[in-house]
Amino acid sequence: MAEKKTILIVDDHPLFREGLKSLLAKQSSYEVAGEAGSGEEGLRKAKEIRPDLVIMDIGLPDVSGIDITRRLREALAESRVVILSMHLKIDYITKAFQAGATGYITKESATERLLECLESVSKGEYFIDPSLAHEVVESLMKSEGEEVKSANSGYSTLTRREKEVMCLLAEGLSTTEVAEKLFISRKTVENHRSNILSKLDLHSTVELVRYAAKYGLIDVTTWKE
Amino acid sequence: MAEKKTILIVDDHPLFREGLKSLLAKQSSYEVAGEAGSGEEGLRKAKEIRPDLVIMDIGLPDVSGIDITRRLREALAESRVVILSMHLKIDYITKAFQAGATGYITKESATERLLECLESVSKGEYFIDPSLAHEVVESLMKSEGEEVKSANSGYSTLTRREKEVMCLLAEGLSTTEVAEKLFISRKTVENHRSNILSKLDLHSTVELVRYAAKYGLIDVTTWKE
DNA sequence: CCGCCATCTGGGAATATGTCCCAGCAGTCG
DNA sequence: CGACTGCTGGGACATATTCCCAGATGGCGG
Repeated sequence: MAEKKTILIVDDHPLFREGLKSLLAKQSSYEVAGEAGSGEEGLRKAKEIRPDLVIMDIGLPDVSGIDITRRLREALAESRVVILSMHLKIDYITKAFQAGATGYITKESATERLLECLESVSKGEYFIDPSLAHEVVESLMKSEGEEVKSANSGYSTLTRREKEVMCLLAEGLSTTEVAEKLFISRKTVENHRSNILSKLDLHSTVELVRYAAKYGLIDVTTWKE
Repeated sequence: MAEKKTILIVDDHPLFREGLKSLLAKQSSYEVAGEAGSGEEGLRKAKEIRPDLVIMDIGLPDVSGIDITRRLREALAESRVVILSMHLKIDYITKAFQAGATGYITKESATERLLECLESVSKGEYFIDPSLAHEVVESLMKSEGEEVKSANSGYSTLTRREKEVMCLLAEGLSTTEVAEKLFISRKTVENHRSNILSKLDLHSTVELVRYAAKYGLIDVTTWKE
């Protein structure tokens, strides 16, 4: 990698740009090829110098860095964008990636984190600041399970064996198949099943499956066959 | 931080456990307090030694590390679980966190990554391996971007009546209840049901529900009662 | 130690559901 | 008109489910 990666910095705080420049100057593999204090200016300069990487603030004075990112990616597919933000909200993170960003880190991050991010993004890999893990995890969990509070749910009142039976039933196994798998009688499985339905106030195996799906015991999206 | 954090390692490969142990032995702030080669054994030892951290393999011989994580978290809320997995699939990641994991890293990760993860998790922060960023980002984008569905699925080959019956069945109604609701014979509903199963290559009402959930015919997350 | 209780295990009998095959009827299309 | 599809039902048989019952185990408090 003899060639230095060219970088465009888009941020409305001159001091911050200066800091970033001096910081990146110490790195042999990057070169700050330009800077801009607003979104429109950033877009113009990007088209002009066609940088490898764009470090984009999200809170620009004129337009959102997310919009600029979108327009920039449409115009220059080869320039990758790293969003540098103070916002921890998952909405911003999601929108940034939807707009075409390849990296997202916070301004609170250490220098190593930024360099790590730039490196990943240079290779075309997505990068999310680990300090955002909390928000990301919450969003991930919400996107599928819509909360897994086994505390209140009657699921926790099930015995170990009952949970076992319930999972297998929810997987689509019949009572007979569950019996064979657990080396017990079909009747026993049916009794467990009845107890489960009773404890969870359900009234059919179908409702059991829905319950299981709701509480994330099974993953309907990966189900195949 | 005078006290060392105690760690329990759950993985079915003895060699891997050894490697991890010697690796962690070099760290002053962690102490491997126990290890287990299976899920049930892991659960037992966890209850016994009550570790601060549990490093959990996801591919255990007896049961899924995710199930063990769920049960472990129910029993010992103060033990935090780090999932160590070869699986990059977002489903595993999501399910792991839903089950109560606090960290998720891959076996390909560097040592520093593991230590970084343990540190974060010790503080109660979520940690996701940055190498999983690609999967996470895709999931984030999908979660809001509103999926494009069906189209290819055999669902479109169903007749109007069959779709109607299928939805009601997926809602949890029995064949008899569907019959009453549609003012037709139970036998007719059963015939529709058979045709549906046949057309979609399913083999039970449970599979039908999962199919319906997968293709968004029903919304398991909003299901009530 | 003993009894109580929850859990896991199974059975029997009556009922409900599901499977497989069949068939009539209405509408549609060539 | 024939052929086809969709909706409707029945009969015979197999399977599943329900409701009650009961023995075996293991833990826990008196």
